[in-house]
Amino acid sequence: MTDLNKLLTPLFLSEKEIRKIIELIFFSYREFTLGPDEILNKINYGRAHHRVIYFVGKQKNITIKDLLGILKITKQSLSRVLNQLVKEKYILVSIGEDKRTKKLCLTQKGLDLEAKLSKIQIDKIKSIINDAKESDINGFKKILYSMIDEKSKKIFNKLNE
Amino acid sequence: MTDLNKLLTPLFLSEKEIRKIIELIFFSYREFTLGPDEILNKINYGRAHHRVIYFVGKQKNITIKDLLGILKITKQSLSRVLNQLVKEKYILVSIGEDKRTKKLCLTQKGLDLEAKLSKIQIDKIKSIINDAKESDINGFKKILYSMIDEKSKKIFNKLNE
DNA sequence: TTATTTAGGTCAGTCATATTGACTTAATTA
DNA sequence: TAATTAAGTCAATATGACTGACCTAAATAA
Repeated sequence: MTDLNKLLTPLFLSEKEIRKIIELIFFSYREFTLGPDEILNKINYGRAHHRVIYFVGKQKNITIKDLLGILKITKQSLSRVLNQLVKEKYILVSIGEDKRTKKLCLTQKGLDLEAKLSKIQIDKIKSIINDAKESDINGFKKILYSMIDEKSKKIFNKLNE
Repeated sequence: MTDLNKLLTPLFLSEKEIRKIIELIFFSYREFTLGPDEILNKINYGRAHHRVIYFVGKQKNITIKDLLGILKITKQSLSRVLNQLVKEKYILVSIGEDKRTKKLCLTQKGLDLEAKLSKIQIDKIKSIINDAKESDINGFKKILYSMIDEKSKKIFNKLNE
């Protein structure tokens, strides 16, 4: 980058400032996932289990296919995690109207774990929101939304219709 | 939560809205790491290599100890990744003034890879910033900063003195 | 000067997440 | 009836991370 360009670049667009954002994303994501990870660890589960429980809780009677579409992992990867959750009765499986499909939903045990895990993250965000200006929260949400790809935007919008 | 509480809770503090934020964080982080991950995959490296290269690039002559403090992983975990990077000449190791310590720095090869990986993320953020209001960016940065723990805040501040 | 702490390294074993590839079954749809 | 779709399974592999035990060498404190 030439000196001229540097002069013409507003501070918030400089590479130095952008690298700060990269670091903040790294540190904040790690911190954000720490709480649930610790609880999951105690019951020999991992973050993948949280994701499955979260989205099954979010969209009751979701099919395997749709869940795979949200998580963007292979069915072999999902299989291991999901089978454990079904075996240990966090998730209940039933046959869909289209008999090729399966419908997943959380049992009471699953709902309890989901609530316990999500509570940590919800509380964290709540406390941040309490100390922040509403305009900052709105900026935060807008930027997050603009960071995601079109397909995920569609999935996100559908989940929150 | 009672109906009364619901009435008293501003929309942006409702659990429903907070869960949207949780989902946005999940989707955006995945999208954010996707580009570098693809490049790393081609040379049989992973995200851990990116982190090491990023922070060694950020703080020239960083010691193993300080790097471990930033990454918050065990030395056994770092060892595998770092040894690969040293063996394949992305990182150069030298002895510190305190002869127990080692100083790490990127070689030209390392600088090139760092630039290539970070460029994807920098460009992504740049394009978002270009389309967004400065106040939204500032809100985004403020909230990210408030999400991280005290220790990471200190590390972040030190990295950007 | 000796004892302790610190920085770094290493060996071994384990677990969780995720992948590719190949193949199967059953149900739906063209 | 043929093709597609949803789901499942077996096997092999890679990556990222952990615990625990143990070691060396240098710096520092008692």
